[in-house]
Amino acid sequence: MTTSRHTGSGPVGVPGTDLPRSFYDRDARKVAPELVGRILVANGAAVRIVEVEAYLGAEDPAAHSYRGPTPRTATMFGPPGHLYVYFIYGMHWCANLTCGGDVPGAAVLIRAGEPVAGIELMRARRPTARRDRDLCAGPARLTRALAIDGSHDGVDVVAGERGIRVVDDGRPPPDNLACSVRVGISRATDRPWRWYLAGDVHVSGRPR
DNA sequence: CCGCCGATCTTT
DNA sequence: AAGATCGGCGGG
Repeated sequence: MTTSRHTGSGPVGVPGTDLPRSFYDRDARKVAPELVGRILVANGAAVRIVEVEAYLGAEDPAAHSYRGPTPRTATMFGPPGHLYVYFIYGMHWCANLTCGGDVPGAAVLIRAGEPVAGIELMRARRPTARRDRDLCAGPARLTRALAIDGSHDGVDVVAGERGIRVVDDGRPPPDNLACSVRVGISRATDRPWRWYLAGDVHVSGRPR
């Protein structure tokens, strides 16, 4: 068998092509479902994205960017294809990919992934995860497993800055892509802007 | 398996 | 005062 176990912190080789700037330079509601199935590579590990949510700037009361640019949300108002990383609940980091489209301040939150490389490294970074399927099942779990934090806010993933990339490995579109309302918000709770792989054990929370 | 609650700190 | 969360604990 040809499984390569990556235990170091160097670049993880994931065969495929980096998503181009034009991919991100669209409405986040278009980008989000197409990010599901793509691979996020960072800090010696890689995950296949299985769950995302779109946030729509000034048209979305649930978005951090709803009330216009602030120091925290500056990246959301910058060019598409960059990481917006924010700190929440006093201890967690969450990562988004900035998008284009007609509404400024749009981005896609990466909520969960299936570990595909650097699993030993991720286990070491997430010692409380009982099973491999829990390693990246949640937005803050995923950033912890991939060692993404505030220092990565603003990095250009199209350019592969700091070794962070999003790769299309040629896997055909999933036949179990599902859509629901977003998780963990208290405003604009009725907008169906969460996409995930139905039945996939790597998705966060309980099936919905 | 499910629900509750505390942690911990930035932003509003 | 609440927040785009997580994990430990208690109960069924």
